[in-house]
Amino acid sequence: MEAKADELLRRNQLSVTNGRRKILDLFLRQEGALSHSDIEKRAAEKFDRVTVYRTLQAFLEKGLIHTIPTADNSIRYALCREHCAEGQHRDDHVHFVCRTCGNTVCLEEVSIPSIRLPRGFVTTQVEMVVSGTCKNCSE
Amino acid sequence: MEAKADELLRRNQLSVTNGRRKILDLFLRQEGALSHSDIEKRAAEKFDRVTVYRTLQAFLEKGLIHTIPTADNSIRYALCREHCAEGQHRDDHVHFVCRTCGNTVCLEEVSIPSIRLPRGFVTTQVEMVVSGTCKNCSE
DNA sequence: GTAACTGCAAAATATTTGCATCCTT
DNA sequence: AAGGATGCAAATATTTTGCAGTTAC
Repeated sequence: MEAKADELLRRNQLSVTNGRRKILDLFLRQEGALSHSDIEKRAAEKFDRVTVYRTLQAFLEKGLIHTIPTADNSIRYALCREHCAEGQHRDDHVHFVCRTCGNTVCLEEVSIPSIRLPRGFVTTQVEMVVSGTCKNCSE
Repeated sequence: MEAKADELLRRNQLSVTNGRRKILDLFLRQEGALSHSDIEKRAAEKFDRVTVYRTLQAFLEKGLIHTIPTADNSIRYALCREHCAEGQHRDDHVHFVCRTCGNTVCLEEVSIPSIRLPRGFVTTQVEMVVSGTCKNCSE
């Protein structure tokens, strides 16, 4: 299903190269978040570390992916949904990081409750990350 | 006001050394969170980089401070409130990252709403990070 | 053909570890 | 005095930069 990746790249004005296609494809198959090292390990081909950095950077700039703040401060990247645009994320669901298997998944069905901030604070983006034990590991 | 720092150190079974006192004092004076480099730059004295690492590590282990997950690479540390104990954080408040001034603050008065996860997921910790424009920058 | 992407080497940063010395209790 | 904390040196790990060769359009 690399066709989907190609289309996404084109739609975001990124030239379609093998590395970008394979890395984006990994995100598309994943339904979850990936760390830099996940990508190095799991991509269909071995890419230079630097290429991974630059690819992620390009995806971030175009708003194709976004970073997820996790309690252990390891940076994870996740695909943006369709309605994310450059610099404007509406990533309204909760992310879950499993402390056993290390996977990060998007809980699309759990939406982030809205909160009231003190006067003067303006909200651009809200991230909610739950850590614990995931469905597969809690059995 | 290093007396307060000394007391906090003692209460947490940490020996009172000059470095710990000065670094903890910085946290006490500070409204908001500090990164490693903030500490190196702003501490009353120059401490070895390694000492700062080890001091933060010790504070973390004793539950004196906690880390704040941020979407960018930078790990930030903030003082825990009184009711945080070793290994047991009641870190139930929202964190706010200002995109204008770059400061990170704890919104102690805004608590994280509880959410229901799908069957099989076990929650250990919940983090909620809001980014946007802070009170000082929105005027 | 041109501009952009890639990989390699290397530089710059960040973090961890070992050890001898100094400080706190 | 004893154990722990500190600073320095050095080992690792991570991220960035420069450049020449290659690829996309």
